Amino acid sequence: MTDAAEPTRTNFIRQIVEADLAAGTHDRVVTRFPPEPNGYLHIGHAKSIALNFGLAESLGGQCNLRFDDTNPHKENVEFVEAIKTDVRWLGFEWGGQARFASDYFERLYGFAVELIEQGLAYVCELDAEQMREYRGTLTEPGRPSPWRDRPVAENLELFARMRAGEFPDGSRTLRARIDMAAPNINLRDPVLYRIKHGVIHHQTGDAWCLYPTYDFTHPLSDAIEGVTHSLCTLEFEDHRPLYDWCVEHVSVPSRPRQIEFSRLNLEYTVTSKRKLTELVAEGHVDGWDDPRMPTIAGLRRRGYTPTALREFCERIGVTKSENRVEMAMLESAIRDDLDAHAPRRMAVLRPLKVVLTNYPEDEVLNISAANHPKDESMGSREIPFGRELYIDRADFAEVPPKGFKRLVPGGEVRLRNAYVIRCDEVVKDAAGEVVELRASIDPATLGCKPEGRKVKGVIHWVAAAHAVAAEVRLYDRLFRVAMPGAEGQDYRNDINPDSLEVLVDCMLEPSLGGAQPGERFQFEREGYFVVDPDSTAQRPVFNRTVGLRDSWGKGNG
RNA sequence: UGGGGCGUGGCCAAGCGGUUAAGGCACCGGGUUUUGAUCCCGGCAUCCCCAGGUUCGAAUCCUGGCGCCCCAGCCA
Repeated sequence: MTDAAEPTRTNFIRQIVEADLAAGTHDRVVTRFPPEPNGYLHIGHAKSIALNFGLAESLGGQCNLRFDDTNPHKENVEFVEAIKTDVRWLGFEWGGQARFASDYFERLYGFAVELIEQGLAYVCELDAEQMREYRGTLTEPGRPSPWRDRPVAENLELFARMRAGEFPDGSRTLRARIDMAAPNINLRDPVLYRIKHGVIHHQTGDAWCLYPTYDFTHPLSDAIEGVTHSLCTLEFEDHRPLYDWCVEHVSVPSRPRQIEFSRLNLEYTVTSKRKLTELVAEGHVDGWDDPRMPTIAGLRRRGYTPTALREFCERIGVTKSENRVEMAMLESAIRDDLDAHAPRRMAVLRPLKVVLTNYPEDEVLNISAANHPKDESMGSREIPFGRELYIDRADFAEVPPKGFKRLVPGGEVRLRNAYVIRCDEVVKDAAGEVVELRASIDPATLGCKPEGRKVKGVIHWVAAAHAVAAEVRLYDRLFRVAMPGAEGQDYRNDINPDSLEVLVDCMLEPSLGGAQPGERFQFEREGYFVVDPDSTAQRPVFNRTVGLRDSWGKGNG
């Protein structure tokens, strides 16, 4: 993980902020993370959270959590609470209470009145289609709305009546009066307020039938909160002139500065709220926290740690370039954290019974095994050893591929933490399938190297009499192509049908019996696993977070 | 074809007129190892989208191309 001696990795935004601080433009940095509560947070939000909160934290400033709740149709409190949970889980604290853009609706309304009074906003009666026609195209200028030059007094009266609920949805809007011929379409008299009757807003209830748009709400909310640097993604770059326009023409207490960075694109996943919502709604996954989802909740259930996610965000950096980050980046971050912190355990995923013919029937040997190979402070636990064991089917081969160093007929292998054994006999059923192995131990090899030969293979095992049966869920990428939905196809066609494999008869070493949901372990030679909340006292359920790096399994078995 | 951005190795990304063009991920060797893990050592861009130009000197400045992304919601 990040070495304390190593300087904080920087990026162009941090450089701008530090320069502003150094120049005295601001004496304290204030940022904000502004999610719309219309879905769960995903890995892309984690990048923004890490940037906004991380920047404020490291520079002694403040980062506000502000819900951008201007479109009550799609928002709800479940999402508000889930978002708070996720931000906290990532390890960040926001300044004061969580805020809502809706906290400012009254002030925002007042600012709109200010614009009207200056002749900078007007009530327009064009409907949506007409407005589109009047807006022009990318290459042709728009035409002024017939309502553009209404007298101030009339606009004031109409706007008040809009608020009073006198007009139906869609019949009027309040528009900024900027420039219908602007090459930047966002400046062609954008809508500031629209009418929405009959929606119960999760914060303001039925107090309003008038809702401000993002373009109006965002800059003014930033200014109200004294945000110094308002960080957003590249698609808002075109909106910056409008952002600045709003702040300049209204009696707001500060002048925030918007800076844009590129959003994260992670291979083999989708990170668009629309698509994630569909995956959940259409049942392609089990919910927002399905371990295959790139949501924070999904990654948490998958076994990712806040540390790994934050480290990942540090590693990918913050720039304005289009990017497509490889999964390997994310996986490397979680492996680094878990390698250092996850206690080791033995778990047999696909059991094959082994009977040790020269080991006493009811003798149980308790072997002490270190919980971590290079961190003694993690202690040790006892593992029972007996005559009957389970090993993984993949660790035995009747006809081994070249280079195989596990168990083969007549061959020897080291049982991790225990003896070296030799496979003496292969027992098959009527169908010819291997059902059991009969083997013998070399009693002189417990904690010692065998004499006169070297045994290169080491495999894990579990004593049959003491094994804890469990379910293990192996997850793979949700999509089978790096860019789902590329080339205009439906991203749903790229869903990987084998993204989940459930193993129902796994055998775990007994110390895993009482593991609690959320606990993480390394199953030696397999990977990192976390206890799923679906676990019961009788039957634990583990999710594979990520496998171990495997330089053998790549081209072989 | 209007406007706004971006273009450094397979991926991410430093670089801010003088560096042998950081670092991470991935990959390829080699060593240690009772996890084919970890760890350690080594390799991996004579070149920075292309072409001109300025300069003693350019990935960094200028000009012209080319490529890619975003914008015509009363979404954010």
